[in-house]
Amino acid sequence: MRAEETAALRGLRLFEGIAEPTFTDLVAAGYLQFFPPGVTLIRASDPADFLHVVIEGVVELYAATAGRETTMELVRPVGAFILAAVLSDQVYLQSARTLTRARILMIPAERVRRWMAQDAAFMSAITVELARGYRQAIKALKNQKLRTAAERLANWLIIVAAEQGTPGAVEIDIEKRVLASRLGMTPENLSRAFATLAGHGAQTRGTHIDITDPAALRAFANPDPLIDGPE
Amino acid sequence: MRAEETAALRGLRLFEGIAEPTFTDLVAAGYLQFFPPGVTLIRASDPADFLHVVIEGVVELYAATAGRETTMELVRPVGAFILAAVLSDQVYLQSARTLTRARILMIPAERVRRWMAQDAAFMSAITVELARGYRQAIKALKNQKLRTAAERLANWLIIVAAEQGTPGAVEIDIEKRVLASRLGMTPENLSRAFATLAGHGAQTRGTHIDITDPAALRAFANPDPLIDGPE
DNA sequence: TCGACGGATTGATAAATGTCAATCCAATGA
DNA sequence: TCATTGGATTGACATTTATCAATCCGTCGA
Repeated sequence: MRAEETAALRGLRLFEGIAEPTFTDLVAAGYLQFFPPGVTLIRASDPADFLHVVIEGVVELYAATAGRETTMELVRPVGAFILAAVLSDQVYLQSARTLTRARILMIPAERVRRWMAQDAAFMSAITVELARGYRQAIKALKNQKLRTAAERLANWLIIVAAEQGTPGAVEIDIEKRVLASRLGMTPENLSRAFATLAGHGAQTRGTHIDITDPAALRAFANPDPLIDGPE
Repeated sequence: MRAEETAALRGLRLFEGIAEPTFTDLVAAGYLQFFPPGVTLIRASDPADFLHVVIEGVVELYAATAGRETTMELVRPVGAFILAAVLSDQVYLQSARTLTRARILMIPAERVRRWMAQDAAFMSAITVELARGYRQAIKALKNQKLRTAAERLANWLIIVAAEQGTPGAVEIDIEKRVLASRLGMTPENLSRAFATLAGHGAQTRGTHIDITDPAALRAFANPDPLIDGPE
């Protein structure tokens, strides 16, 4: 792994403040692998053998039941996923696949659990990360239960515009059908939601959205820090 | 607190295996209080000052935005709630109110954080509990995104029949409008969902449901351990 | 015993969302 | 350059869910 990537890894909340030997060993024990797009990394109901860290590319966490499927989360660098299953030595609740070419660091679950017991700072970092993930999931549930599809899209636009550092515009870098699934709707419905937002300050043209009237968009979206806040 | 209640508290996953002095001090530091029904215990966006433990009664966790409200979870004895906010010293994402007369043990957040840093077993128990809560939230999100209202009700019936130890029947001990909100629908829609299930092996009469044809109910519900499993 | 109250149910209707089918369109490779 | 391909969009329609109003019904207190 390149030095700059090791440094980026160090920046993970999960590795914040942990002892150098712990970090070094965890990384050394990990397998760093390239994957092409569309590869299934883990399958729901499999035992959690590895903690996965996305070094490069985009990974989709998804879930399915009774022939239906939905996107649960998109993980980008540098982000870890499926921590909870690894910790309690349980099966995965979600499946994961690469959306793009991706580089993934896979750390054996057993090694994570061992260091957790030995390095108090690591344990503490894990607790913080778990609490964050938990709260994120609660927010996602609120988002889904309390808002319509168009409102979810509007709030997503506001969040992503901020993340991308372009208050007046959003560039979509994933397929719209994946975005639709993440936002809990069908692709057709997403198209219509975009059309609805055209009347509320957001003009869509392909993968580019111009937020021409931020105030109108916010009025429609009703952003709520207890749902949309980054934390 | 009565001895049997202290014993019940000890049975909480959160206090499993922790040192006696830790447990004793946490309980001693806590305020044990009675509340009548309908009392708001905590409000979303307030700072998390206490870890709450339900000793007796039923507590509803709920969330609201833009004039809409939804029930997130029902907490029964002996159960702790809003652990994640307490740990990271953040605001609550959910509000809580008593549904019945209730007895609540409130442990100062600061005390929880202090013992967490000093008692490795406590920290470990917290991690396990957090992971459990996280996974529970993921399951709730899958339930909401992947199922229709009637399916959610059917699966809820199957779960609760097992919990109540009566495979052929379910007794509802909360208001139906609260149940409707928990399952992500309106009270009217819940009534109709019950009517639908009458054709799939579940006969409702007031607060009592007879599961006359378990196989038919399961066929309709499509229970999935990765959503409905107790874990 | 009788009202009164609040939640539950039912019916009618509207809004939101999903499904199916037919293009449209942009990226890709021959 | 052009044909192919897969995702995106649009229209028509079905299903699901919510809303509004009326009524039912069990509980509780006078």
